[in-house]
Amino acid sequence: MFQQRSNLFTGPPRMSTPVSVAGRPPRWVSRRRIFEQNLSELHKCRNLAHVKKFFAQILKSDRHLDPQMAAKLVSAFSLCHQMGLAVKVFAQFDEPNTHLYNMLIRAYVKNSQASKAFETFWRMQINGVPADNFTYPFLLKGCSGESCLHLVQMIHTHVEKFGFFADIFVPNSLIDTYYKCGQLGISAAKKLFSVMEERDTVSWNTMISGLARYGELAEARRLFDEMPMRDTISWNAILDGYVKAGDMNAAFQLFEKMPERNVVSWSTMVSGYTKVGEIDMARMMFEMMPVKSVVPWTIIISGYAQKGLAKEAIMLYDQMEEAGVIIDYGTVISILAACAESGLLGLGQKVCTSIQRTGLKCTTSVLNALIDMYAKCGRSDEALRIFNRMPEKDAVSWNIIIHGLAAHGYAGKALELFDRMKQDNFEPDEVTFIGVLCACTHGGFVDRGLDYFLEMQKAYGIVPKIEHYGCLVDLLGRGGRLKEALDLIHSMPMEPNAIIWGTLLGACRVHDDSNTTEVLGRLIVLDNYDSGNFSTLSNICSAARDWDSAASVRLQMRSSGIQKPSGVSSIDVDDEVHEFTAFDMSHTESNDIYKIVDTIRMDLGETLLGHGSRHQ
DNA sequence: CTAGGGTTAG
Repeated sequence: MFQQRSNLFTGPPRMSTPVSVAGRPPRWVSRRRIFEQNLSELHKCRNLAHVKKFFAQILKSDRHLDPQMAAKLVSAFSLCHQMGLAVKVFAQFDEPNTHLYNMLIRAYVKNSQASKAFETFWRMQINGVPADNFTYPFLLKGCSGESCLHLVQMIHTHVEKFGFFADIFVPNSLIDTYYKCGQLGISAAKKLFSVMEERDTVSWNTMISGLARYGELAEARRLFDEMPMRDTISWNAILDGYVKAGDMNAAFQLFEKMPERNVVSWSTMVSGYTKVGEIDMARMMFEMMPVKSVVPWTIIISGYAQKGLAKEAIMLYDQMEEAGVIIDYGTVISILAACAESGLLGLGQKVCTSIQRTGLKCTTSVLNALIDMYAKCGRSDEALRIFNRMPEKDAVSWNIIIHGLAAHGYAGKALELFDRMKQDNFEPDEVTFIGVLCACTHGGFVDRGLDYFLEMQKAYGIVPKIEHYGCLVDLLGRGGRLKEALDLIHSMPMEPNAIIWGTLLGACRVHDDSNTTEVLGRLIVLDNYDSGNFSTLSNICSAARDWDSAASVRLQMRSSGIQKPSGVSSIDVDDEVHEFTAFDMSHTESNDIYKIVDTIRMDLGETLLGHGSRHQ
């Protein structure tokens, strides 16, 4: 089963002979000394050129057969994402020792190949090489998600059997990993913590942040109050809990009480205020920060961008660059996502330029974020250009481009790409089909959409989620097949939510189907308190001149305390965002704007009624 | 081994 060991670098192993330095000029000797000094740091070296240079030297002196040296090489190669080379170094050994196995396991995990890490672990077991207290934390780093729970439990059993709980790192990383395994991991984490004989600050902090992440704030707070020694991490963990729960008042109170605050504490507050929409408070916190890193800059810029406040976002972005802050993956992905959401093409292009200027590595994720930004900002051409040229697409790339094209009316092109995706052997997933159904909706291909919905289940075994039913309701609804849409809602295996009803309501409004509206009117008041739906419903009633019903819906809204914020449309012209509400006359150029809107309406009317091109 | 920002979805 195991690969034949081969000596790929130097031919058959030779006896190691120390390189003599005698008789060399002093300069060489000193270089040699520097080489040896740097060699001791080799396992931390992230520069591939340097690592290769060292590697050449090591090969020359046959020291790659020294397990200690080989372990360093494996580690260095993994940092440079050269798993092929790391494996080759490892494969030089007939009987790798525990340390070498550990380094390979860690290498796989760091390069997101957790399954290979576990394969290595099994191989270690079969070959009778004992694991040690380092092996388990490395393996655990590769576990996350519900599917990993059984693996973590298996590791837990191993650890118990071989008595590695003595090293506090082991139970600590077990607790941490249990929390990464979803709801089911929580009780396991609690149980382990309760039986631990010794706990250090990390153990307590891991528990607190885990509980806070899952919203068990009271429990987290109890541990926080109970723990013997609190450090800044403990305070930050509980602070993060309040922020995640959206309770900025509690967060602020705690923040004020903190004995010391670091960049993370301040950033957590900035991010919290951003998330609850209090961008001015976020800005104040940001300005008050004594030290800023790239993270808070990213948070505040993304915050403005998300709100569509292009001018402020761009000003801050320029300030950040002037301050010499170096952008990283997080910055790029976070800001581009915000630009995509709000349609801020200007800022998105700035980020694109910065990527090129700083030479930030264009990973698939970075390119995906760029493509999504261009597509959502209406630049399908640029999105497609990058997509076509990207060296390694993943399923997400395909999903983004398909949905991007679909949402902007290029239904045919989107479906064409869906076919190409399958030809290129990418397995469509549940997100892909959202884009595909969206394409059918926008292209008016109702029956074809229904076929895809079946294909999704039959050919790919995807169980439709409520989002898919939402697409389907939209597809049928916009296609005027309201009865089928309503039947679909009734036959869904899950409870319809406000989004589903809203979609159908929207269709009723367009197609003026008062029968369905009646059914909906009854259903919607039962259990879906969505302000948008109430207001659509009342609009439908008004449009049907059923003033009594319209009034009763409005009344019901008021009595249930629902307020509908007015809908706005916005347009970004030279990074100035212009907002419009219905019957809005506040814009300085309102008259001209409405004239153009009327022209467009007439053009649309002609097209919809099939009068053909007016150039005929 | 623990703390802040991280791409796709009506």
